[in-house]
Order: sequence, then C-alpha cells, then structure tokens
Amino acid sequence: MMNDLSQTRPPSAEAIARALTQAVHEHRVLPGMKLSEDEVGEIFGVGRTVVRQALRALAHQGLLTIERNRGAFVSRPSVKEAREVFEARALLEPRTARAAAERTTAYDIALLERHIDLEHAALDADQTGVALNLSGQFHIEIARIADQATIADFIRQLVSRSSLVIALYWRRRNALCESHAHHALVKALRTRDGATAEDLMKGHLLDLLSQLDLRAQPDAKLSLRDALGR
Amino acid sequence: MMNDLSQTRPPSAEAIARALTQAVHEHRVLPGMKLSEDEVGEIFGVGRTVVRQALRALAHQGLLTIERNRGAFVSRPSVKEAREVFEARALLEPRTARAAAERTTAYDIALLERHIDLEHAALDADQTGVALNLSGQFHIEIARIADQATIADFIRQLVSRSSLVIALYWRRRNALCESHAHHALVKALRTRDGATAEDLMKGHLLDLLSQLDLRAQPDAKLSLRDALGR
DNA sequence: GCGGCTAAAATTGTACACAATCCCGCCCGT
DNA sequence: ACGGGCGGGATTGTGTACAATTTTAGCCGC
Repeated sequence: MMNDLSQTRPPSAEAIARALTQAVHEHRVLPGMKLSEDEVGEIFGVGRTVVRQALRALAHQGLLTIERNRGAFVSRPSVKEAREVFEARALLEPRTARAAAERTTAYDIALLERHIDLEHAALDADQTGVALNLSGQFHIEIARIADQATIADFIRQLVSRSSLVIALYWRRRNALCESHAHHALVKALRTRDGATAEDLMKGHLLDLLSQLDLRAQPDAKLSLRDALGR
Repeated sequence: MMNDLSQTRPPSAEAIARALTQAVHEHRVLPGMKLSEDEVGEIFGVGRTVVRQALRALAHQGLLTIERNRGAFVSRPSVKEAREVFEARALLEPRTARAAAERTTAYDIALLERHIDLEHAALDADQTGVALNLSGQFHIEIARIADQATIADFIRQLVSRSSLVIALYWRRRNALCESHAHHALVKALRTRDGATAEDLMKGHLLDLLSQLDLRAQPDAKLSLRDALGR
C-alpha cells in the first residue's frame, strides 16, 4: 500500500500528520506504538525536521505523547482521560447538533447520507477501522454544519481521542450499532428538529460510553511499521 | 525587565511559550504583531529551532497564526471567531463551574480568594494587563478544581483567545467589573451551591460578551520588540 | 509622478551535523 | 546466580548552513 504522495513531491508536515492521523483513527496504528522520527521520515521521504513538525502537531492534539529523549508514542488514554473525553463531548455535541439542525441545507443532508452509505460499505467489507474513522468524521461533519469552527475543532480533537479510547476499552467487536443512531440524527436534521437532534446526540454519546469497559487497565507492547503495511 | 532565565540556562521551548503567552495575555504584545524567529531567539538566547517549537505550539493553541514564508503573528480573531469563542465558553464553563462547586476544598477557596486579591492589587496598580491575565486564570482555576483536565485544556485555549478578543473589541477601559462576579462565584463554591455557580458563570460570560463591540473591523499596524520592554 | 519590473535583502523552510540523553547488553564482583 | 556499574549503540535535541520564498527598494519607461 504505497502512498502516492511519495512519487511526486515531498509531502508537507500537514500531509504526514493527516496520514498518521488516519492510520491511528483506522486502528492500523495502535495506542502505545512508537513513531520513530527516522522511520517515519524514511517512509514518507522527508527529513526529520518535517517529521518532527507533524509529530508535535499530533502531540498538541493529544493523539501522540512525546517523551523527552524517548520519542513519540501513540497516546494511551487512562480510564480517567477516557471518561473526560466523553464528558467533554456530552457538553459540546448535543447543543451543537441542535444548532446544526437549525442550519442544515439539503446539500448537507445529501452529504451525511452519502457518509452513512460509506460507513455501511466499510462495514460490509469488514473494514471496521475504516468504518470507525468514518463514524467519527460524521460527528465532525455535524459540527461543521453548525458553522462553529471553534467548537468543531474541539470536537475533532475529542473524536480523535475517542478513537484511542475505543481501541483500548471497546467491549465487543461488532460495531454495527452506530448506523441507526446516525441515521436517526440525519432524520432529525432533515426535519429541522433541533430538540430531537440534541436528545439523540446525547443518547448516542451515552450509548457509546456504555459500550466501553472502563475497569480494565490497558497494557500492550506492540511492534510497528508493518501495521502501516509498508 | 530582564528575564532571569536567560542568565542561567537556555530556556526551553515551553518556557518561551509561557513567556510569550503571558506577554500576550497581559496585552503587552498585541494582536497583529509579528514575532520574528531571529528576534525572539536573540531575546531569549536560543537558536531558531527552539523558537520555532514555541511558536508552533502557540499557533496550535490559536494564539498565533503562522503564515508560510511570512512568519508568526499574534492572531487577530474575526468577529465571527470572537462570537464562537464565547459560545464555546458558554457550553463548557457553566457546567464545569457546577462540577467544581461539588468538589471544592477549603484549600481551593483560599487559593481563589488569594487570586482575587491579586486581581485587585493589579487593578490598584493600574496594571490592567496583569489584572486581565489573572482574571482569565481564575476561570482556568475553576476548571482545574472541577478535576476535568480535558475540559480545562479547552477552557485554557478559550481564555487565551478571549484575551485577544478583548484586546480587539473591548469597549471601555475600566475593567473593574469582574471582581464582583468572581467573588460571587467563590461564594457559591464555598457553599457547594452548584446550581448557583452554574448560573453565575453563565451570567458572567454573557456579561463579558455584552461588553464587547462586535461591529467594528479591527485594524492596526504595530511596531514590536519594545512592547516587551527589551 | 506613477505603475510595473527587477534585483537585492531579509525571513522562513529544510536538511544535516554534532551534542546530549537514554536504553540495553555486558562484565565484574560478591 | 544475581545485582550493580559501565560502556556501546541508538534515538532525540539543538545549532547552523543553505535553499526557497517573500518583501522591499530602486530603476526604468511611460
């Protein structure tokens, strides 16, 4: 699975950050893995300077944790951090969904429905990682529809960390639960029903939280590099 | 006003970021100002590498805006962004204040009251910038008391941007309004009155927002360097 | 005088070399 | 055999040189 970017021009730090982010969101790179500067640089064909920019950007976003003189590791949120992520989402997303409902256009609806279709397609193809990533982007899309760039940015970070939380604490693997919740949300948005959208989002987040197992302690020692398939 | 760090060891990127952040929060460095890498590096006695880390960190936080091949500038939030900042704060802070009320310890109360004293002292000394910074930190302190690290981080960013918004859109200069609101909040926290704390915080944020003039277009071309007093 | 073009100066972007730090295996002593 | 200390290897941290880009000043022509 060669990245087509490497053929043309040296990818920018943002491009590398995006690629790594997607890999983490799709659970191809798991919490605890180390991202060596040399390794990443060689993979993407850039010097360490650019890699460091990307890694530090992801660290500021909470996706990576940089330990001085040790390197960058995919974050492993503690149980407390996991709860905090969903508590923050509970504060931000329901109201945002309500605001989105009052601003949704027909084009937005089409986009969201197409998004859900992609989720289904990924699930049918047994690409749960891809489906999970799309599922997260659905929430970001709603924040975008609400026309709240600042909040959307926060939600993006929270969804990102949620991906880590799910990787660590998810209970069972059959993740086909979300589809209906998302579909119901789209319906509420289509009918401009802000109150329902807010309630649905709140319930949806509680649902997600309830499917986590926040007792166990995470542990893992993981290899690397081939998880990206390179 | 020499920074005592420069005498001992080269300050870290975090230290530089903190110093710059404080300077911006205290309105000694104003929105639109350019932060040249060489200049900052010379001031703090470090190479550009470390400066870049600090600048990029602040950019990720929203305090600076980095334009490629042009440099780092203190962000100048648009009117829309200004509204978004306070809308995000309205979502996060009231609930957080309620949570804080239910967890406040006697030590926290003492800390907050001492904090308010410092605000008063700064105001009496006509150091409105310092007072403003302390006023912002008060909000961060409440998030810390609520024991919500994730949300506290978001609030920290929002308070930071609020400082920029105030620099651009503040209506009148006599900023002695906050003291009472903060004092009332502490009282609610002391009595473990979460509902009142939530209401007070909500009102306080609306109050702040109402004192902004969000019609005018900001513009300024500002000198630099001596604003830091170096 | 004014607009556009050109070149030089200044500033940021990137890579690389070297220093600092950490990790791990080895060795030695008990 | 086991624990502590030591040293080699590997990885990250930082400064610096050079490349790319932008900006600005100067100049010419109109």
